[in-house]
Amino acid sequence: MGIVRKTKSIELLLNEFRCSTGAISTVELIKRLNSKLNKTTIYRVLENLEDDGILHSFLGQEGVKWYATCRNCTKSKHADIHPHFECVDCGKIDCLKLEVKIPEIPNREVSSSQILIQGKCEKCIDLK
Amino acid sequence: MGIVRKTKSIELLLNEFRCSTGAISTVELIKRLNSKLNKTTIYRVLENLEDDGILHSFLGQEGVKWYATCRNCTKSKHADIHPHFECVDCGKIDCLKLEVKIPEIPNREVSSSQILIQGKCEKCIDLK
DNA sequence: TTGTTATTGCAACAAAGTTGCAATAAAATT
DNA sequence: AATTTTATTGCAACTTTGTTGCAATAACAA
Repeated sequence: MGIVRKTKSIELLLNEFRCSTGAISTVELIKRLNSKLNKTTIYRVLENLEDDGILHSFLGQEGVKWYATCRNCTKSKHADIHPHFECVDCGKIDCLKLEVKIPEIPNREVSSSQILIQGKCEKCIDLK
Repeated sequence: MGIVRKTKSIELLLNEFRCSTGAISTVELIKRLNSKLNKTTIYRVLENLEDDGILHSFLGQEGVKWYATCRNCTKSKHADIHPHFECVDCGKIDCLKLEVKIPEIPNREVSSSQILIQGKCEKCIDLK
């Protein structure tokens, strides 16, 4: 549906993404904003922000939803397709500025793709 | 933990994969075997079959777990890494015999990856 | 045939996410 | 500035997927 009115909830949520570089899970957002926003509101505002091309979402390895800011998307078109990197040690997920070429597939019409790469992030490599 | 004893539950589950080419979701298996097996048993047997390298699992777009037969895996090593294709029209998911090259990523140590490609399957392309 | 223990079914639970509805608050209208 | 309209919020109750503890059952070894 997208955003129509400027509200406190939207401000609070967008602020979480301003301070943060990587993606943030819904579970984490609910935990952080627990005292200020109801979880239903959080789910609904995130959906609106995604509809407007401000955030994009994807699933982490455990099946929970993560959100991150878009860079070149609009209300009509999500242009920002990229892989995500999940650290198996600390659990952090980042967007990768990287293009992964999906080859043509016989007898199939590809429209999109989700790529989740797992491994160790820089911080966790150093920690040994 | 893997499988130790040959039981009716294992036979029933493996049989579902024998008849089917693509992947099958846990939700679908629970529906199909509803009268014969308890859902707890289904979850546990699937886990054991995966531990033994007979099945592999991954998440579909909606976050539910899917299983498909492995081709070259053993108890000690899951060798069978490949993308999956999910039809946005009929919801079917198949394994793709296709290698997608994940490039080197600076400052990160890649250990695995999950690729889910979306689009229309052959049957659904023809249906228009 | 008996004993051991892996496997199963059941009930109760847990976590993520959704729905309906009344109360609240943006913002447009007067 | 006061009023009206309706988008947004919070709450409670619910749904769905998956998990846990435990007693009953069934492989299978002795």
